[in-house]
This record gives sequence, structure tokens and C-alpha cells, in this order.
Amino acid sequence: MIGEMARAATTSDVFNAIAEPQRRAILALLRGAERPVSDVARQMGMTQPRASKHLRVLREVGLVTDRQAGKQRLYSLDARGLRPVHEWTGGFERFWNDSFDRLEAYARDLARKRSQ
Amino acid sequence: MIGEMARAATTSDVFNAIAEPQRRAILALLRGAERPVSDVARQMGMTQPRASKHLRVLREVGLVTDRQAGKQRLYSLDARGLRPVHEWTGGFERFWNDSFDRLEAYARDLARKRSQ
DNA sequence: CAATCATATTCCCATATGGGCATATGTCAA
DNA sequence: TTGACATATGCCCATATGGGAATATGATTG
Repeated sequence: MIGEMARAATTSDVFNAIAEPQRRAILALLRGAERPVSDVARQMGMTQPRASKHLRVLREVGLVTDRQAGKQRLYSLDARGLRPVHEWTGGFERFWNDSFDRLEAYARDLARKRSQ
Repeated sequence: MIGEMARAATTSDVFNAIAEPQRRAILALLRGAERPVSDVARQMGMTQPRASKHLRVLREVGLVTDRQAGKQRLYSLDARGLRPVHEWTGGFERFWNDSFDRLEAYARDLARKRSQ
């Protein structure tokens, strides 16, 4: 029997993986270039184990790739996994535009009334 | 003293709020129209308390709005909060395109070699 | 006010999480 | 092989989470 999970495993879901601010920051950092763990840790101001753990999560959902380079292990971005997220949110684009339009209309209306 | 948080509170972060598949489904459902809790619960096949809890999270991060309508409380989508997510992922668009291009190139190369 | 329908909240549980720390594993050089 | 550096893991903790069940709170109607 498998018990009910309290929440989808972070290791299997890109949405969950990027729910962590530090991981988002790491992805942004890797946008520049591939980097060894120590570099990530330093740039992000975190301990090495912490960086490794976050990188592991990112690797498991496929957002980063790693390769050995001498003693170092270089992590690089693989942004393809972000595409579904972008597309999912994109499915709401016209709704946030609608909201915006409504707000604008409201603001215009206010201004009109005030000017009378 | 405030103890270290194990993870950013779901109630304060849109990224975290949409990390839950059911909440994403609720947002998609509300894209159609505003709906009472009972409706959401039924459509999603979940109990009422569960629906209420998810809706609460969504409300607290500003992704939904609610208004009283008789005995019912109607929830409606406010997609504006999804925009930052869309934009953040959009910042990686050229990278996933790059990856795609590289993959394509690789595939082409494979095909070329095989045809020789 | 009482009864009823709709929703929110509370309490409890099992599990997932992030972080620290110590330590294992891996890689290369001498 | 040994030593050094680089990274990954394991263990432990405090906290957050989703879910269920029972119950409180709200709103409406009679």
C-alpha cells in the first residue's frame, strides 16, 4: 500500500521544483554559463551541501544537466522543462489582460466622472 | 526569534500556490466562470473542505477573488498573479529554443550519418 | 428565533521539505 | 597508494503540507 502523499514530490514535478526561490535563482545563474557546484554555492551564498541538494532536485526534474570536468562537476541549464510552465500560464494570458482592461476601463470611468 | 522556515509559505508565493496540481486544475476550471465552492468541489471530485482549503490558498496569493451571493460564495479567477510566472519562465525562452535547436541539429547529424 | 443549506475552520495524521552537520564518495595529482 | 580537493549523502530537526472528519460560522428562509 502506498500512503497518500502530502504533496506531489518535488523531484517529479517542475512546478514544484521551481516553487523554491533559491532554485529559481540557481536556474537564473546557470542561464549565464555552466558552473561547478562550488561556484553556485558561492554565488548564491549557500553552503556546498545545500547547493548540491538543490541542484539534485533540479537535475531530477531535468532542468539542469551535469558533467564531470576534472574534480569538478559542471551543472548547466536545460530550460526545456520550463516550457510547459510558460505555456500553462500562457493559457491565462487573455484573462489577465481582461482584468487589466477592466481596471483601465474603471480608471477611465473614474477620471471621466471626476472631470465633470 | 523566528525559526527557519522549511520552505516558503504557500500562502505567500504564487509559484508555490500553483505547485499543487489540484490548484492548477481549479484555476483552469475558474477560467470558464465564477463558481461556488460546492461546484468546484463537485467538478474536481473533492470534498468541500478540501476545495475550501485550496481556494483559500489561491485567494491568499491573490489568484482568485470571492464574493457572497446568497448562501453561496462565488470564486472567480484573477489571473494577474500568473503573469510574473509567465514572464519569469519567458526569460528562459531563448534557452529552451537553443536546446531544441541543438537537439534538432543532433538529429539531423544522426540521420545524415545513417544515410551514408 | 429556529431550521437548513453553504462554506470555513479546527484538530490530527503521515509525509515532504529545507537546512545544518558530519561524513562518504569521487577525482586527480604526486 | 596517499593526500588534497570537490561533491554527494546520510542523519536529524523544525516546520509546512494535504487530507479526513467533525464542527464552527454564515446566510437565508420560514
